[in-house]
Amino acid sequence: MSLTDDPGAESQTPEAEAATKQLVFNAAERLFALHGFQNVSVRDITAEAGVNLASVNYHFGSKDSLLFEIFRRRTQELNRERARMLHEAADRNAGKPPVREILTALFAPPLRWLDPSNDRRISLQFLIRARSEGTAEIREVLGSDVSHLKRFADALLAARSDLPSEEVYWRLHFVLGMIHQNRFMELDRLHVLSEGLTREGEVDALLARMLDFAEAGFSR
Amino acid sequence: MSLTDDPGAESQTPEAEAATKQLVFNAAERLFALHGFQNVSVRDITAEAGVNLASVNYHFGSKDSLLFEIFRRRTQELNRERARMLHEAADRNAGKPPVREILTALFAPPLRWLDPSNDRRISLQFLIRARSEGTAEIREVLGSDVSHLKRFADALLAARSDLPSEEVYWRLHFVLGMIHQNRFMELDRLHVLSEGLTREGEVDALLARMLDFAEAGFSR
DNA sequence: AGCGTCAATAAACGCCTGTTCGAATGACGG
DNA sequence: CCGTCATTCGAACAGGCGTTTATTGACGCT
Repeated sequence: MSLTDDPGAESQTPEAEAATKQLVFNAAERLFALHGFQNVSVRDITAEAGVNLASVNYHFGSKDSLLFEIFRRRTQELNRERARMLHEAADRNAGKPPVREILTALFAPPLRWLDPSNDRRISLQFLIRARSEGTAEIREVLGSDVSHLKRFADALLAARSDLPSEEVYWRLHFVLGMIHQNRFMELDRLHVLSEGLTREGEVDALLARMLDFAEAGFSR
Repeated sequence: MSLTDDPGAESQTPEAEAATKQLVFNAAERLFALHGFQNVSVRDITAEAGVNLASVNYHFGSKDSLLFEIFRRRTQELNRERARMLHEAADRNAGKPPVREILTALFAPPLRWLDPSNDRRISLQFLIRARSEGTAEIREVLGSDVSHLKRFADALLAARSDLPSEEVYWRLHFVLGMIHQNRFMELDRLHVLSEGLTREGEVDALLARMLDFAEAGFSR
């Protein structure tokens, strides 16, 4: 429900919604992404935003609701980008895109967010954190909202209709693991391990590498 | 340091170390695995263990130290199993095992722990949780202790000496993502998505699937 | 002009947290 | 049988937490 999107907020006066709410939203996303949900207090957030302590509860109801609202918005944005790319891939290929293009629609959006020049980097970091340490409500959404993933599963099933469908599901599962592995801590460890050989500077190069690996796993 | 292992504890009287300490250790591991570190209070632990509230601080110093001690022990056990399998693979192959055997040494131990008939299942769930929501101390260890991974990286570099080494590092990175994806929440989502087609009942079948996928990604 | 609504503020509330303290307990060795 | 020491115990502490309340200010509308 409530698919109407309002980039700023959801006031009746559509313009210039309370600047305080935006300040809280941004400060919370930043701090949650950097330090985790449980390690950031409402006082930390309001101090960072430069607003009153009660603002969180006034504008969002509770700290939990604030987290969920940020999560909901960012997840929606990411899913939309992916769905759009999958749709375009279908248009280009008479409704039946090859595996590589499906995987590109899955990989490219979060990788673009990961780009240091992108101010969405902090949003991706937030999403990763929320996914693993989120509240029960978030975990519930993640577990049940398969509708988004189902589109990709169906596309892959069509592209590899020669395989048993369970095999396709498992491979999709592995591929999703590759994405979530691109966390900042894990990337750091990789850089240490390779003694600086690997760099994440060029997102396009990383995307190509991931696609090569995943496509090889699928083409067999 | 302190590589001397004592299965029970580290008392001067080597036998029958305080049963309370073991009770706390087990209860804490269970609760941390099920609900996360921050969501479990010292009171929860001592209640579950049926011991006095002060036991945690008396035997472990602090709640943080308790977490770290559990993490240290389980990590050591897992790494040892992996190192042993890698060593055996090297023995079988004149010191230069093929990719698939290296990956087997990496995959098999945690998958065996995952088996429902294995009472180590809870330990694996604990490790997964600690990895993602652990304290700064744990994250520090994970990021800096590359010595364990280095053995696998070196083996892979030898097996695929025809590839640029950075390529090998990236592929190892992807492969590690496949492992960490095998979290319980993610598995649940997979089962929902496939409408029950996928089952995790047989660990050996899952291992074979993972090896097929990962080996394909490496063989190119 | 005055009313009503929404936003922001300072202060406080009650609860839960990890940790500490001093006393009590109990087993063991001399 | 007594003294010792590690362990257990009940109780309390100080601090941080999310949330609530009452009050004030600002703004648009009739």
